[in-house]
Amino acid sequence: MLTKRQEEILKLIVMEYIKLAKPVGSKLICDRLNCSSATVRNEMVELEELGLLEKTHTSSGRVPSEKGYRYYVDNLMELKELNGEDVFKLQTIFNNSQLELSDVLNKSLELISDMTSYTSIVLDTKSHENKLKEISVVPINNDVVIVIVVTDQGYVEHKDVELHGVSLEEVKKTVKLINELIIGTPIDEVSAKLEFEIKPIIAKYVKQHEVLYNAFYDVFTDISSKNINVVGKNNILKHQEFNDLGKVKSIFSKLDDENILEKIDELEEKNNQSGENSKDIEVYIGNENGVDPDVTVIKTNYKTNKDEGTIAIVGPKRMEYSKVVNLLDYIKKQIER
Amino acid sequence: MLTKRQEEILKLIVMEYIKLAKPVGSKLICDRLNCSSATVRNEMVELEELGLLEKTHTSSGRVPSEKGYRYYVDNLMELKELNGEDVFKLQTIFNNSQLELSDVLNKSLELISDMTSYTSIVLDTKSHENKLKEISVVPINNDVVIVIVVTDQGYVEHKDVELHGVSLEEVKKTVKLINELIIGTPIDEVSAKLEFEIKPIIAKYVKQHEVLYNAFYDVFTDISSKNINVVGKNNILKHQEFNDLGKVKSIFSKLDDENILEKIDELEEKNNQSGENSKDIEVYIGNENGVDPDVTVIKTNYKTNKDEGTIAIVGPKRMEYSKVVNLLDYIKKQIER
DNA sequence: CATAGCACTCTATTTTCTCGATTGCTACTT
DNA sequence: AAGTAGCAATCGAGAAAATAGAGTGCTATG
Repeated sequence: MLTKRQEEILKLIVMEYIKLAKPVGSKLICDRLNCSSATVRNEMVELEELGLLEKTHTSSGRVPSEKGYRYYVDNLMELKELNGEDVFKLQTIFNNSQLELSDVLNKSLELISDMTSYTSIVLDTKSHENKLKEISVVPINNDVVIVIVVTDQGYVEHKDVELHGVSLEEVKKTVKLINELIIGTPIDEVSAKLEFEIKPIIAKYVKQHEVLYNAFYDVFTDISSKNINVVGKNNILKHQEFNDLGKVKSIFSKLDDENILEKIDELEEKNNQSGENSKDIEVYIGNENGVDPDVTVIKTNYKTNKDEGTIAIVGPKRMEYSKVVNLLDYIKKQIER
Repeated sequence: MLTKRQEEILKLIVMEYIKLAKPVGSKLICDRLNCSSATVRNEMVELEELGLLEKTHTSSGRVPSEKGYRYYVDNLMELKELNGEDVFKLQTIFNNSQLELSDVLNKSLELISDMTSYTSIVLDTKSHENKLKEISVVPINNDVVIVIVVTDQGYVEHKDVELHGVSLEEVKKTVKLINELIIGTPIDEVSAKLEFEIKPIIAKYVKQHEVLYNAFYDVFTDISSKNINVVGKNNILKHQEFNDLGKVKSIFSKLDDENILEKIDELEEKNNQSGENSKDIEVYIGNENGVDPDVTVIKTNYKTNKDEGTIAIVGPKRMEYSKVVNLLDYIKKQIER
């Protein structure tokens, strides 16, 4: 258990290091607290023994360890009010009813990347609440038709289908069948239903049913697929912990790798501190996230009728935790409204 | 006018520098030609006086100047056959009839970025050949309908429209009117036609015509809008001329700036050499492109019934000119097929 | 328990030194 | 005149040495 003063010192060191990115010496701390540098140094030694602080070398100031950041996030961090200007900018996006949800997400995360200098990630999936509303077909020429699928939540997906000799009549017949049989089916059940209920039927009525079946199958797969977007990648370059080209390359390649992004999506907080700060915003510091030991990932899930997914912010471990948590919380609430 | 030998030397220096990125000394050249280093040095002095070569400092080998690269590209460069493996990979993309043109473009440029380690850019616009084929409306609930527009070349665009009290009946009436009056109109004339022919008419028949008019106007604007995609940005990091973080930042920000990409689109070759290499592939070296004095932009335009646009490759001035020109030429031909 | 003082450690930066590559020039050869 | 060999001069890149400064740990003292 830490004493009040030790917590105070740890907090100051973390905040100072976040601000200036330089190891924090005892002098700076003792200016703020009312005690001498020697006293602070003694406390520092203890915090270091507890594994909360580290030294970069024998005689330099202290830097928070991963455990130190964790302690700060769980116990010491204060969530300040959001900057009014920032809220205003975000609000204008959320109030713009012209935009689709995915645009709102992208735009607001662009803004957040700007405001924070970190990188944002959205993983968006059409919610299971989406049910098939309507399927229609527009013939383009003798060989090609376009299949358009609409869900009851307003998603539209379309695909060119080459007929390869199937007559337009047969296509229309198939569409009519599908419309009759699976309208109202939740999108994540469509594939199965198509396979086991529709396929046998159209096989009877339609000659070249394979071609058509595949085409429709593709459209439905597309509509329930995930959508990944990474915003503000260049911000990586702004942080001095990444001022090494090798490091930058490595992080960039990770941010481009869909597997890693899936991994972020699947991260789950083990040590679920149910402190006052726990607003379903999860923080993964360094090795806690499987992405890169030098970054922190802060993420949250959202869910509406139309979509569900994850938004995450990636930055250096020396991150403005409080600001990011606040922003994510704000966005989550706005989206879910 | 350069002598045969001077051309030979210039060509060797350019090729060697492209390969190794180190200033080329006289020794290396005289190994390949049958003459002494002193002779080569004398020639080098002359090439330098002509502005085709430069020195990085008083006593280092030579580096091609911008003018030197230009001379190489215009007069000396040999276009070798494309690597069979590369062609094969590209071909599998072009042969995949499942893909839409924009996907084909993106995928093939991804491949090219991989193969070359440069950055690719596509600027794609729906061709003026697109004519309106069909407009339909799907009601989602009492307040929202989705407007779907299809062109005769198979483009689909859609948009949510909030009704704000307009009755579904009126929407349908409007759609019917539009369908009757402007089907077959080229997309770039739709806006005007909507304004001057449709608006007056629906104003008579429909009460809240402003809302509807704006909604349709938006959809049509979207369908004729440009589409920019930058692929393989990270490749910038691979080239040692950009191993400086400041430089990287600067180039990244330029590649993110739509204005600059438009500028690339609008670049036009002044000194249109109609040499044998002129295949409508344009090369802009350093200051010739308005983007960045340290890069070269190689670009070409394409045009099909469905789309038209520009593809460009951006890399260091020390670029594999021959390879890139060949690849662009190949892609252009494939697309236009 | 807190503090002042001091020798010590280590980094970061600057300065100096050395090595090697390459040049330009001059004098010589063909 | 064109080509070549030889040589001093130049400069950069990298290693080694020198310096300054910030911060520590420890000890003795209030």
